[in-house]
Amino acid sequence: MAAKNNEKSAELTTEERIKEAARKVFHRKGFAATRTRDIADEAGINLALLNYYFRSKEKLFEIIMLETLFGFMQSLALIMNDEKSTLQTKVEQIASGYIDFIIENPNVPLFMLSEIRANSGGLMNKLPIKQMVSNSVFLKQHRKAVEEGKIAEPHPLHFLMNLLGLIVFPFIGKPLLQGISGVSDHQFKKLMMQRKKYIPVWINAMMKIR
Amino acid sequence: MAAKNNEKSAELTTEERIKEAARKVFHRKGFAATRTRDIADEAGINLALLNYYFRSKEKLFEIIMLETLFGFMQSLALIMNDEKSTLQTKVEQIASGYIDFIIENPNVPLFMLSEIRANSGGLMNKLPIKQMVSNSVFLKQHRKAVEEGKIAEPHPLHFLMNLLGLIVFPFIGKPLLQGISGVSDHQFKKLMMQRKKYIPVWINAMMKIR
DNA sequence: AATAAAATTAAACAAATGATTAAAATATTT
DNA sequence: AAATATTTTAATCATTTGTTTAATTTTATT
Repeated sequence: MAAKNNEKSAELTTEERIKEAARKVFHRKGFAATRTRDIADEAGINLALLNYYFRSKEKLFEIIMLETLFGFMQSLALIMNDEKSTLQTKVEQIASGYIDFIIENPNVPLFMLSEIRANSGGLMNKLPIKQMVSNSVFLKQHRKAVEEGKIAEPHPLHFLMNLLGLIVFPFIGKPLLQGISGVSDHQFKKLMMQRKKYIPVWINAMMKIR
Repeated sequence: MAAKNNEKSAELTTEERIKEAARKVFHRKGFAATRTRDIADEAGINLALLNYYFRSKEKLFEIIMLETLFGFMQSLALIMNDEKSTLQTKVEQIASGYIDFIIENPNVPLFMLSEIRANSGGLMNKLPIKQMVSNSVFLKQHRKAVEEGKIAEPHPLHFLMNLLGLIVFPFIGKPLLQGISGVSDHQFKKLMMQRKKYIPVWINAMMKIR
């Protein structure tokens, strides 16, 4: 009966506390390695309350997964559909915004990618992601830049893979990269902050945006 | 002690069959989601034989994990320590070699990165990876290129993160990227083959190698 | 062929784990 | 205050899962 975050959790309902705990544990360990007892302990509630409020581990997971995926894609969509900003500015905003976001939520990228693979597409179809991107201002601007000869490689997926790869991979590969290089957590974060400015420059240079 | 080894090189011993099955299932589902019964079924053997030959799920996993990690790093090390090839050539060989490897072993990258995170460094210290890279010809050549002003960004970790990110991320993010773009498996592979040639060019452009 | 050793199998065990139940505590309504 | 509804708890259930055991079959040795 040890109460954990009394200040923080005093404001939350039991249902919300379970959800926050579930988000934390699922993000860190993934679905398969997470025990319902881990979530109950993290939330400081009786195990039975998890099923009382959410019926099952699966149902609770699906809520967390959809919210995580939606949050991740929505912030991308908001930037991508700004009519006023240039393609160049969008790249800057995506790099800066996602690096900040991942520093705050370091487990989200690997969690998302692992669980999407495990559910192999079943989850992807619950959100209208394809339309969201295929109708985006970002894509129109990319297409126009290609037509005007400002971008060398025509396929927009290369553009997106390069941008997301440069942003996300260092975080996903952090333990490996630290094992290779021996940089500290502090040094690593410093390098990531550098990349907020570097990545748009790099993308410019490699995709030949003029 | 004469007669046991009837040369049946096409066939595998029971022990080898279990290891191959374990590799397959662990790579696809990860440690936590893998059931020992999955491995036994995949290998077509009785469940008890798994413990007869390998003592426990953990021991078997550790063997697979170390072999996977070692194989992945060794192919990198071989290229990186070639005294004769230029930095440029090394980038080409790494991009081409790893893209081919991952096309053949599509589950290995996410498996490695997930399990390294789960074991948080415990596994990384079992292999002398740091020395392997820090003493590499690759790093010496990178340092020299920076001194001669041929590479703009001095930190070699940025170079490595960019190179690996451009190579590996598209595979790790494949389900997400396909969900976004709707490209088929065949189209996706075609794009990956393109990247074998593109990535060295991109790296040149972004890192300003001259 | 007889015997010993090794490999394989079916069955079962013990711990872990997701879920449920019935009672107790708390809050809300009458 | 009494009655009712809601929330929480302790205990337990049923299944899954890693592992072991004891018996059986196959292989190797004498």
